Formats: sequence, C-alpha cells, structure tokens
Amino acid sequence: MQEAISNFKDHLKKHGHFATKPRVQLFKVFMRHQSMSMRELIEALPKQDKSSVYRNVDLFEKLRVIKKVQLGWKYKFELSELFHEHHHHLTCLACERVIALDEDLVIEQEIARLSYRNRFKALEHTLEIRGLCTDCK
Amino acid sequence: MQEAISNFKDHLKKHGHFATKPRVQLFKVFMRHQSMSMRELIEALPKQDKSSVYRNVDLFEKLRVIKKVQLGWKYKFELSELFHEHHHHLTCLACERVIALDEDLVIEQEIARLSYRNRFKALEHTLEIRGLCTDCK
DNA sequence: ATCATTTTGCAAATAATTCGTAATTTACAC
DNA sequence: GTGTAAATTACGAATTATTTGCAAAATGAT
Repeated sequence: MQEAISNFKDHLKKHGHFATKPRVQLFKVFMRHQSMSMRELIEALPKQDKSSVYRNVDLFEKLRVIKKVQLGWKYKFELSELFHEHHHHLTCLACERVIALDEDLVIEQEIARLSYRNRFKALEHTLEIRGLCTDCK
Repeated sequence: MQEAISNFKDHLKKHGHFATKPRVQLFKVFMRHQSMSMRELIEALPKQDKSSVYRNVDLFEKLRVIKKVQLGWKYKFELSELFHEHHHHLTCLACERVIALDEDLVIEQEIARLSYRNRFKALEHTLEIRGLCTDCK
C-alpha cells in the first residue's frame, strides 16, 4: 500500500513531474477501485477541479500509470501492470457485470510470440471478452 | 460485397428494424474502412444528420453489426466478426500506427476455455497489444 | 526562506452527445 | 401502384463532456 504510493511518486519524479497532493489522491482512488470512468473519478474527488482531474488522467495515461480499458459499452481506466496485477475481463452485455480473470499464461505467451514475430515491443495489452454471464444467458 | 449487404439487411429485419438508405450507407462506410471514429463517420456521411449517425451507430452496436475497439489513445468502431474476419491489433503508442493481426487459434481456443470455465457465453472479444513498432522503438 | 517552475482552480470556450418533434420513409396489405 | 400505420430521419435546441487561458498557489532545489 505505502510501497505502491512511493513507487508511484518515484515514477512521476523519474519522468520530471511533481508528486503533488491531487495526484497522490487520484492515484489512491485507482488503488481503491478496480476501474473508474471519468465521471466516477470526478465524483470521487469533489474537492478537485475537474479540469485538473482531466489533466492528471491524461498524464497518468501517458506515463502508463493507468490504462484505458473497454468494459461493455463504456470505457474506463485502471492501474496498469506497473502498479497492479495484470488481468483480463469478461463483460456481460446484458447486466454489465465485469468478471476479472487472473493473468493467463497461455495468452501472455502467445502475445509475446506475436509481438516478437512482428518486431513489436509490447508494453501493455487488454483483452475483453464480451457476452452473457450465467445469470443472463 | 453485395452478399454482405444483403446479409446486413436481413440481420436488421430479423431484429425488427428497417433497412433504410442511411443505414445501408453507414454499413458501406464500415465495409470500406478497417475502423472508424465517430468523427470520421460523421465526416464520411455529410448528407446525414449527425444525430442519425449517432443513433445508428448505437443500433449497430446493440445488434452487434459493429463493435467498439481501442486503438491506442482513441476508440473506434469496426465491423464485428458477423460481417468481417476476426483479427487483433498491435497499436504503436508513438506513431499510432495499427497493425491488424490475423485470427490466432491459440488465443481463440484459450478464450473458449476461459469462457467455458466461467460459465460465460462469449459473443465477441477484442485484444489490443500496445507498445512500440519497429520504426519507433 | 527565496526563487524559478510546475501545477492547480476557476471561468469561459469548444466539442461531443442526446432529446423532442414535425416531416419523411418504410414495409405491408390491398 | 395506392393507402396506411409505424419506424426513422433531419433539424434545432438542450445537455453533457472536454479543453483552454490565465492568475494564484504549491513544489523542489538552493
């Protein structure tokens, strides 16, 4: 917990940015939630001006602190593999429930193989499987 | 080509919607392009009112004619596997170039396995690998 | 503590999306 | 083809989301 925060601060500084209070607060919001939409972030930080939230979300994305993920019809943000265990998503198109899957070695390996074959340096990836969950199908 | 269009029309009718001229035009735009953003769609159909484009994109998404995909920092729409060969994406975060990969059996199989294990009916999926292409790394 | 620089908050501008409604178009029965 | 009911469209207006400019506040280094 504390370690993640100081890693985060180092990450910002290493890239020439200040580890300000609003940024740490934003980071903590991401630590508390699996994924957050822009609207949810703004609501979770009522003291902060929303343009600052926008700016910092952009910055976090550029620095790969967070990444954008699709979840059903929406897109949200969540901590990148630099700050959180990697996982994949099953999203129910009916009830919009999201099931997070643990890292899958078969898929990770295949992604490594595909990247290598295309002389591509893979930094991150997202896999979303959309369909119907047990209750909805 | 013609066949895809009549399949599309049947698909609409089967689900209780009219195969109108604006919808067929929109479908043709998707046939001509790998992927399109909302803005690109509106620009590609200057005769159509943009609220109609929005409504039809929503409808297409609901009927799974198209699906939303992430491409780098943006998201776009492209024909779903019902109307186009399935594929995955490598996106360069620096130059934003997108490399489309052919269907990959290892990944498809693993997705089938994961879905089965979670009693989930998978309808579609998207995989995006983000990183740096040969020229940018 | 001081200074140069970055970042924030605020207000205003711009862009994206949704909504209401009248006019048009569609599918279908004749 | 013509008529008809229902769906869909275009248009304008309203909302919502995102971006921008700038003064004030906060940051890290000295």
